[in-house]
Amino acid sequence: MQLNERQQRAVDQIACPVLVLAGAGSGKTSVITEKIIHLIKNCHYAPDNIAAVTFTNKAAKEMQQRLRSLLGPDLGDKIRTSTFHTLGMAILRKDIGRVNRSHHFSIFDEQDSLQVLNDLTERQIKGDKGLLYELKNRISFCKSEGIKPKQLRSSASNQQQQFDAHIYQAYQDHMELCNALDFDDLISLPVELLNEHQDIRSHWQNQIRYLLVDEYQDTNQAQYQMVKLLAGPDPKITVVGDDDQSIYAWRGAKPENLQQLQEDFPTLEVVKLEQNYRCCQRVLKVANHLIANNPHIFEKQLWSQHQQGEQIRIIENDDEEHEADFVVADLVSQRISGRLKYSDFAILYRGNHQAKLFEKALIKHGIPYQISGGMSFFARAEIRDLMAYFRLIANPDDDAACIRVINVPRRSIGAKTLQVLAQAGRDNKQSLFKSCKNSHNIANLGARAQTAINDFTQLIEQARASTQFDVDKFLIELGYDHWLMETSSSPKVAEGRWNNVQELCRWIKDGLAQSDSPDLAEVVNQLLIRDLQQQEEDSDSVQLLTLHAAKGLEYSQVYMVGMEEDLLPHRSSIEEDNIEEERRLCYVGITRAKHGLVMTLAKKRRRFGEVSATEPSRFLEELPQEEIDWPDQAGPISEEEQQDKNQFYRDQLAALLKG
DNA sequence: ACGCGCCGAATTTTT
DNA sequence: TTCGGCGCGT
Repeated sequence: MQLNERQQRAVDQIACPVLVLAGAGSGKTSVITEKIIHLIKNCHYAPDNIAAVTFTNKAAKEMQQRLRSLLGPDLGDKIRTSTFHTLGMAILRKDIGRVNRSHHFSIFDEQDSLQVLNDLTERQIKGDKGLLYELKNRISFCKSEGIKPKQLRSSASNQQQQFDAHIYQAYQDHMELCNALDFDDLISLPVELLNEHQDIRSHWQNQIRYLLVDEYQDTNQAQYQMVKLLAGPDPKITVVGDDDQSIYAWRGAKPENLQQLQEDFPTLEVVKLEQNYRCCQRVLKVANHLIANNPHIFEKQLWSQHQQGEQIRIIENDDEEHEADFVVADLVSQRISGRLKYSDFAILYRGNHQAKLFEKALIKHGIPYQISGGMSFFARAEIRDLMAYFRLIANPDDDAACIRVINVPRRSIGAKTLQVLAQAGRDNKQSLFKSCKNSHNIANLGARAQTAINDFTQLIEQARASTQFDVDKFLIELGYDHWLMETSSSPKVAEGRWNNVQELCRWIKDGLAQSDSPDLAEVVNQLLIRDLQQQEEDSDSVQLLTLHAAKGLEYSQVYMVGMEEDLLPHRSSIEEDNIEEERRLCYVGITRAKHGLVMTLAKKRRRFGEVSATEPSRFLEELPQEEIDWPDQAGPISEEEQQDKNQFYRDQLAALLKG
């Protein structure tokens, strides 16, 4: 791999902490992998003393594969490439006892956490998704900052903080009772352990002698603390980030952490990577011009040796349906004239709901597409159901799991019975499942309910008792296939769901077979913080994704759709005066394009069923007008012309698809 | 306990 | 427009 001068500098400098400011497409992954190779080959680092931390499993996996192919499996696989959460779990595993949990703990995902908060709150907040989410964010923030419920209570300066402290405490108590951790805990608890225990700290500092961190602009406070604690007194670290691609601040990411590095590590050397290897000149110029409207801590100017490229097109359509028709028609013609594959095209949008129309248009013309984002594998009802069963079998105190599955498939255990059980649980400070086991001691339970509960507990206990958990046998006992048929709208849908179930079971079986001591809890937790991606990647299909999901990816031809005020920038960001992050989002979208970039908008659009006029995104005016082709369509066009245009797209498509 | 129907709300989401 | 949550009726 031939590195440029700056990249080489970032690789070679190991005497002091290094911050690599890596612009879009500047080859940061190469820097990380080459640096690891340099550390091993030239600096005598043992591979298992090097850790590369990323945010996504996908990125971690990619890096692992790259190292494997560069160093060979025997060296490459020894390097710890993980996400913050995986690393957190590794740190917790040994010392889980010190954080009031036991070995078979469960991980609660966001929905589980929200459900817990919902159960802990009263009317007004109860049931209000938005408010619950805000509450959860505030608790997350506390965890990130290392603030405990008691500290929050004593420092509370207003009523909301007092309220938060109360809920926070109840939430933590409940999590402890359930022997559960949330995603935040997987970072904040390791930080606490590293911070407070000299033995743990030195163990990990000794274990990880060189630390590399990717996407640093996305770290939150807790993750930064983790980096600092692992780096230790003689920091051997390289972090890579780009403040212009910080698009997760709304989720607690602190791009200021980039700046903070300079203060915390006075010897820090900053290396800027400004040569872009991805985009053609025009795309880059447009991107630079746009992002220049944002304030910068570190100035940088991306440049490219690639060819000029074509002008960036901006296409105004009459409404969102025309927009979709246009994009599909244009895409098809570009594919043929440019001899491109479907997978060279991406359609990027701000919100998932925008995908629908494009999906419809693509289906209409039989064009293969793949939609990423939206419903993740783990968000699917059938997967959540089964994961809940597995969690409950591994950890009977997992109330969230218990609530989810106690009446799925139907066992006639309804709200009333559940309420009685929950009350018994609170009275005795025990989990729901324990209450179920002791149901004969609970008054107010009818005979029918008793029987139903007994059947349920027996099912779970039986699975628990077996020395080797047999997934297939369990599914049959459960009758989950029948349940899917009953509850799905069509046999087709049921089949799809059943396939998902099969997929999950394969992973569970694999996990159980792989580990030397089969442990269901371990396998389930690993799965939850990994991510099953179904193997559909090789098919040649148009990619539909949100701007957020597009970060880190690149496509030959990019369509950025819905370039309108209230969509991009999104309305709520306008209201909260948070335009800069939206501008970065736009910047991320533009810099995904290698050659062609088309931005589209609709002059009117249905919002909540109402048709209303739209306004072009302010970002369009921030682009260098000489580089863009923006046909000025004067005034609204008539119904007739609209029909003509529609017909035109149809004809064009029909001709192209035939040829 | 369950199912239907009405009403109200609708960014982004690495783990 | 579509989806999900809640409440009422069976």
